[in-house]
Amino acid sequence: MIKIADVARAAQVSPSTVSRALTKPDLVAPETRERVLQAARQLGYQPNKLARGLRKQQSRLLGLIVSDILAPFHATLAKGVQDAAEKHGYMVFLFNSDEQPEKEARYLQELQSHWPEGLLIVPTAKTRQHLRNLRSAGSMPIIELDRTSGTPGVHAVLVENVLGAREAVEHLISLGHRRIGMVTGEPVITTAQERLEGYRQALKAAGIALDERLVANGYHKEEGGYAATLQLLRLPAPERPTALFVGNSEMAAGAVQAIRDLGLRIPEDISLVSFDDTRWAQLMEPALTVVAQPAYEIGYLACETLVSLLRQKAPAEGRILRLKTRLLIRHSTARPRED
Amino acid sequence: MIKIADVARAAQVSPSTVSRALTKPDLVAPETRERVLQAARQLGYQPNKLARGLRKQQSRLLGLIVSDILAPFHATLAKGVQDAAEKHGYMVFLFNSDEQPEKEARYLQELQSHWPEGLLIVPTAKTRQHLRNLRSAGSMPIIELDRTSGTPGVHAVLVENVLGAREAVEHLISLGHRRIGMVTGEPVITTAQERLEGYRQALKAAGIALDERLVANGYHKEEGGYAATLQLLRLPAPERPTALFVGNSEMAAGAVQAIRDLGLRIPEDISLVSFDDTRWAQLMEPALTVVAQPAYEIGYLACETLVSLLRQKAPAEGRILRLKTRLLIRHSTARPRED
DNA sequence: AAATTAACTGCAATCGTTGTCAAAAGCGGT
DNA sequence: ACCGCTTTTGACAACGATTGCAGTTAATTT
Repeated sequence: MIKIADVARAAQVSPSTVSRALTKPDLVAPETRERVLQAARQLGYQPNKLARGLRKQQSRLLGLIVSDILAPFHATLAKGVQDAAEKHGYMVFLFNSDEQPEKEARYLQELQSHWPEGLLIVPTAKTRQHLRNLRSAGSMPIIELDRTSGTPGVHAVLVENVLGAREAVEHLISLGHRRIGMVTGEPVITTAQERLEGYRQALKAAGIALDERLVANGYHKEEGGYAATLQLLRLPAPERPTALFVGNSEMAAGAVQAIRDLGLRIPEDISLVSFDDTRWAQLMEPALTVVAQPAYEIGYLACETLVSLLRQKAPAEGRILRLKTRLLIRHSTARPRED
Repeated sequence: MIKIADVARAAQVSPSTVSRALTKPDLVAPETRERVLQAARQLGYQPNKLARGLRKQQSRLLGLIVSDILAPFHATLAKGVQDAAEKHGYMVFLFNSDEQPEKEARYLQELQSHWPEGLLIVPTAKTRQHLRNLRSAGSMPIIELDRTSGTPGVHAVLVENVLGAREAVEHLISLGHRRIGMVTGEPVITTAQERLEGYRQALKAAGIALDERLVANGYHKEEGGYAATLQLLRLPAPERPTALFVGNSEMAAGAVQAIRDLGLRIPEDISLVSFDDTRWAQLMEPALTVVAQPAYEIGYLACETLVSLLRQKAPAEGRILRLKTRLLIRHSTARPRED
C-alpha cells in the first residue's frame, strides 16, 4: 500500500505538506498542491483510515445491530441506515444478532473495540443489561430501532404500534367480526406489547370482551406463528375466531400455512391481517391486508438523528420518534360467514 | 475509553507487560498476569483495534459487496459470509452496490482505505475495470460470489447455472411443452449468460429449434420481468409460449403479476419456472416451481476459502467452485393445454 | 533599504499497541 | 561469594497520519 511518505517523496515535499494538500488545500501553495495531488493520484494513494482514526481520535464508524437480517423489514432498515450514513461520510458495521442475546453481547464487545462513534440497534431481550455493561456506552450516542430496551437516556425511532394495531383490528370489527384472534410475539419485546395493547383497545372501544384464549404467542417466528394459529383455529366452534390479527410477517407466513393445512380459505372462512408488509404478502392469493411500516425511513431517520447527535457534542437526553403506519386493505379480509 | 496505560497503572506494571499478559499469557509471571487480568476486567478494558491493526499491519477485516441486499438471496449470502468470518475472528464490512457500478467503485475505494485483508464481491458490469484500478488488489485475495467478472486470477464461488437452467427447461419439455419462453437478465452478467445457455442446451437436446422471439430481457429487475413477460405473452397465438422460464426471482415476481394482469392462470394457461427460491415462491398460489440455490453455503464457503487463502500466504491462482442447484417441482408447472 | 507582515513548509510529537532489546532479578552449582 | 543461566520486566521505537510550532522565504510597508 502507498503511504503518505511515498507521495511526499514523489512530490518532493514533506509528509506534512502532503497531508495538508489533501485535507486542507488552502493552506498550501497552488503549485505545490497540484504537484502533490498529481503524485497522489498517480500512485493511487488512499489515506489509511486506521492511522487517521488513531491520530484524530475518531473513526467515522457507526455500528448497526439488527435482529434478523434475513427478514425484509430488517434488510430495508439496514439499507436506510447505510444510505444516510454514506451521505454523511460514515461507514456502517452491520451485525445480525439473530435475536440471540449472547450474539448481541459478543458483537457489542467486538464493535466497541473498533471505536464506533455511535450505535444503532434493534434490541433483544437482554439489551438493557448489555448496554449497562458497556463502558463506552456513556459517551457514545445510541439509537434504538423498531423496539426499545428501556435503557434510560437512549434515543429511539419506532412506529405507532398501538395505533397501527388498533386500526387493523378496527377494520376487522367494521367488517362484522366479533371473535378476533391475535398471534402475538415474545412478550418481552416492546412491539409485541404495544401491538397487543392496540388489539385490546380496539376490542374495548367496540365493547367486545377480551377472551384470553384468543391470544396466542408465536414467539416472533414462522414456526411459532404456525403453531399459534393451529391452536386458535382448533378451538371448538363457538369460540373459534373468524378473523386473525398477526403481530409480524414472519408469524403471518406460518399462519397462512396453518390455515391452508387446515383446509380453510382466506377470506371466506377466516380473515387475516398482519403487521408488516412484504413481497409475498402482495403476491400471495389473496393478497394480504397488512399494516405497512416505513422500514427504510426508520433506518434513514435513525441514522440522520444519530449523525446530528454526533455533530452537536452535547449529549441530548433520549427522545423517542414514532412514525406512522399505513393499513393496506387488500383481499384477505371480508365479512364473516353467517352460520 | 480505557487504554493499556490505564490498566498498567492500575496493575502497577508497564504497558508492555499488560500487552503481553493479554496476548501471550505464558510470557509473564502467574501473579503478575492475574493482577493485570483483574485490573483489565475491572476497568472494562478493550484493546483498540485501530491501534493494534496499525501496529501489527493487519486489520482482521473483510469487505463484502453484494449487489442487492434487499433480495433474500443476497441477504442469505451475506449471512453465510458473516457466520464464517466470525468463526475465524474476522469482521465483515458489508456494502450494497445496488447493481450500480459507480456505487461499487466508491465503496471499493472506501473499503480499501480501511485495509481489509480480503474482499468478497458480487460483481457488477464494471467490476473488472474497478479491480484493475485498485492498487492493493494485487496483494489482496478476492473472491467473487454468484457471478464472475472475468478478472484474471480471481477466485469464485458460483452455482451450476447451465445445468440448473437445463434441468428446469427439460422439466417443462418433459411435460410436453414445445414453445418455451425465457425471461433473461442483463446479458453482461455471467449468470444470465449461463442460464440462457442452459435453456439453449435443453431445447437443442430435445430437437426444438430456438426461436429468438421467445427470449426477452428483463434486466434482472421486477419491472423488467413484468415487461418482458407481457411482451412474450402478447405474441400471436401460434407463437405464444405455453411455458416460461425466468432467470431470477425478482423478474419472476414481475412475471407472476404480468400473467395475472393478462387474466391467465398458472399452470392451466401457462407454466412457470424460475431460478432462485424465495419465501413468496413457496407461499404463492400455486407454489412456484424453482431452481433453488444454496445461498448460505455459497457465502459460507466463499468466506472459508478466503480465510484459508489468507492463512497460506502464497497467493494461489484463481479457482472456481461451483455448487449444485436443486429443481424443486411445485405446482406452477403442468402439461400444456390441448387446443 | 530596513523593518514588518504574510504565506508557506518542515520538524517533531502524538494517537494506542506491540515487538525488540537489554536490564534486572532469581536460581542453582561450584 | 561468584558465575552462568533462565525468567521476568521495562524502555524505546515503530506502525501511518495529523497538527502545533517554528523556521524560511517572499511580499509589503515605512
